Amino acid sequence: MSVTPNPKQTINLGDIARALGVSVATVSNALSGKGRVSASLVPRIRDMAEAMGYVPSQAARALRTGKSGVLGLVLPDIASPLFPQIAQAIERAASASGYGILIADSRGDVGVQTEAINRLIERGVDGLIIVPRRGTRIASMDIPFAVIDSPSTPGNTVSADHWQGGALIGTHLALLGHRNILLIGNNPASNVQNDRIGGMRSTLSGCATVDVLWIEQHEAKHGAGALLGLAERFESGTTAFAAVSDLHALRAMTELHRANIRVPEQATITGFDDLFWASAITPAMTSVRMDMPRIADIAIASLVCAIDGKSGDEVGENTRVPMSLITRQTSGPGPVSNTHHHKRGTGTC
Amino acid sequence: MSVTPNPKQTINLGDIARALGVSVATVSNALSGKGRVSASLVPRIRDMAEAMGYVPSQAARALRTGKSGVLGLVLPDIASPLFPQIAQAIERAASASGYGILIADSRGDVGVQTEAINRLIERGVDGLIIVPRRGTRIASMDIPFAVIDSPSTPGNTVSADHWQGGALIGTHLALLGHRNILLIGNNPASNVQNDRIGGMRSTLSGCATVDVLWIEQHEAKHGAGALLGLAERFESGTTAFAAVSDLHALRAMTELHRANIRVPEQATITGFDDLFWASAITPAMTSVRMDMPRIADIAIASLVCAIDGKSGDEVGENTRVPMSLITRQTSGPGPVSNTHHHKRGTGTC
DNA sequence: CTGAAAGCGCTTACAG
DNA sequence: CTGAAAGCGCTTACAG
Repeated sequence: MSVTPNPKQTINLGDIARALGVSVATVSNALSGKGRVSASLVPRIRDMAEAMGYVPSQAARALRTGKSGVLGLVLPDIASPLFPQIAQAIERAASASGYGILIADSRGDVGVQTEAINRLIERGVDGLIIVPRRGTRIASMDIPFAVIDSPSTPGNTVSADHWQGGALIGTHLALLGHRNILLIGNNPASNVQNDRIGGMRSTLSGCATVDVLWIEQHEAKHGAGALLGLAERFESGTTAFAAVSDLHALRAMTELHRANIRVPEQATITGFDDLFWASAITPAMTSVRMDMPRIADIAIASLVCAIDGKSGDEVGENTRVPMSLITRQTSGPGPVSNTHHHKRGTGTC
Repeated sequence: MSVTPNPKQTINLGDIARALGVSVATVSNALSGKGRVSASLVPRIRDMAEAMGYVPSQAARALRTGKSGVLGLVLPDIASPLFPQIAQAIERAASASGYGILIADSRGDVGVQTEAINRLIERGVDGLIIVPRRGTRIASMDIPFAVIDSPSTPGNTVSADHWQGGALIGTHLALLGHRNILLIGNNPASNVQNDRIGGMRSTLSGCATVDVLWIEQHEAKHGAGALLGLAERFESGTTAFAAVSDLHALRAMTELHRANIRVPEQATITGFDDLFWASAITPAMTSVRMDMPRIADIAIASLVCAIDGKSGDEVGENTRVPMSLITRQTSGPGPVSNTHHHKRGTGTC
């Protein structure tokens, strides 16, 4: 066996200090920009660090300062629609603030969610961003945390204004001249869905006949994957189908297609969230989009603020970020639509 | 100002040791299960730790052991299809092995990808899982890493067998009796797409007329979002449209619908990846699915192995994980299909 | 079986 | 402006 002196792999402040004949404190100060260091020394130290390929030890820094520079992100289900958008926006915002993101998937289970939060805390995150599983109330904890949820949920920090988003869709449909509309939701226990439905209703009431179909209830009766009876609805006069998610809008659209009802010529379909594939549909679907970058920025900003200032408390003050309409499909309800089209711009119907 | 003795928030090994009148070494040994500790002491120490709400400091442990217990995951684009599936599977596999996952989004940019890798290393990850941006060759680094990519890409660690997946689709279509098939890809520079196309071709050649449509090339000529001319293809005899992704399959399906061509009665459409919304389509689409849990397990296992054993090298040996067919749509090519249906089971056409 | 001690790499008062 | 020293909380040989 050769006795090649195994050179230490990672070099540290001491190595730089030794190479330059100064103290580690000076090197640390020069590199961090804190404390007084003679102007002539700073560049020499910086260059040497660079040349030696110095990589600061986060572990040591974290141990010393008590801050890890890492935030935890808890999601109910990374793989289901919308959450990837959230994760991406959060990662960017955190990255821009110098933080890393540790992810945890609660798999839609409250127990797993609690466990995930604990594991994240054990890993030393400085704060937590939590997108709670439906109906979960996050108990207070020892570290700062931000909750992204519906505005109707008590205790949230920031969220899209789902009600206002619903209102955008409602107005859109009213202006197109629709007077018989079916709203399609999945689960009436969801705050987000209720807000969206409520928003749509609010701008439609009085000017259109509105009915709501809850898919889970429908499937409980007719079996999973059963037809939603949309063709029948169409026959009895419904001209617009407004779903609380692009996912359900897609289901509605294909169901109408199967009944040979043309979209958007004969019936209009709208969704929510502008999911990735929404633009792959021909013609693309009108949807409403959350401003994820802004939501993420607000969540991260309030978290960073809490970390740097006081700590151990829930942060934020229920900020509502407006949603925006992505208009892609503007047909009205068939032959009648032309008449109604002229009503555009009246605001209310 | 009151002089309330600010009690230390986090309690450590020393606190437990003091409370029990033993040394920190003994507490450490008892809690970790290493070293010899009298049987009577172990439960007392454990209970005390529990009672005091002890949470070990990862930072200190990491500093001492040189291992952070965190792995970095680099993705080209968290929000686009398929990557959320990967992220979820990786998070689960890592979590099961006691590792946390720090995410980074390379935004499809090679520069950002390199920077992201460096940042992850600076944060002290023990290893890296990289899903490289198309065409990127990952240079060797100082820490263990696993690459998830197409088998055709040199230097990958584990991947789905896209060619074999393509063969599954090809066989499926051949058995359904299709004799005139259009394969739909997006970009011929993608190894994954080429593998899938190649696999489909391999089982179809000699028994069907096969053509390939590359969407990017088509759009370069006719503009983004242009119709793909599928109705014309149908008119000239094409009965099956096999896309390299559910996303393009969706586009194809809606385009056919707009031309009043019924799916699947008149034309069959297949996709790849069994994306989240694939089952929301009526009728649901036949697709082919990667075994993400297995891919993730293999990636994590080889990484953990490299971390515990030798280190600083690329790991793994190009494992190909088979894909599986999700059959949801079994119609053949119209009136002719009945004849061909009887050929089922012949294996080759 | 148990404990005293060293040391991981850093930052931060505190002297000089 | 610069350096010596303490200490963050843990683990790991090494004595006893």
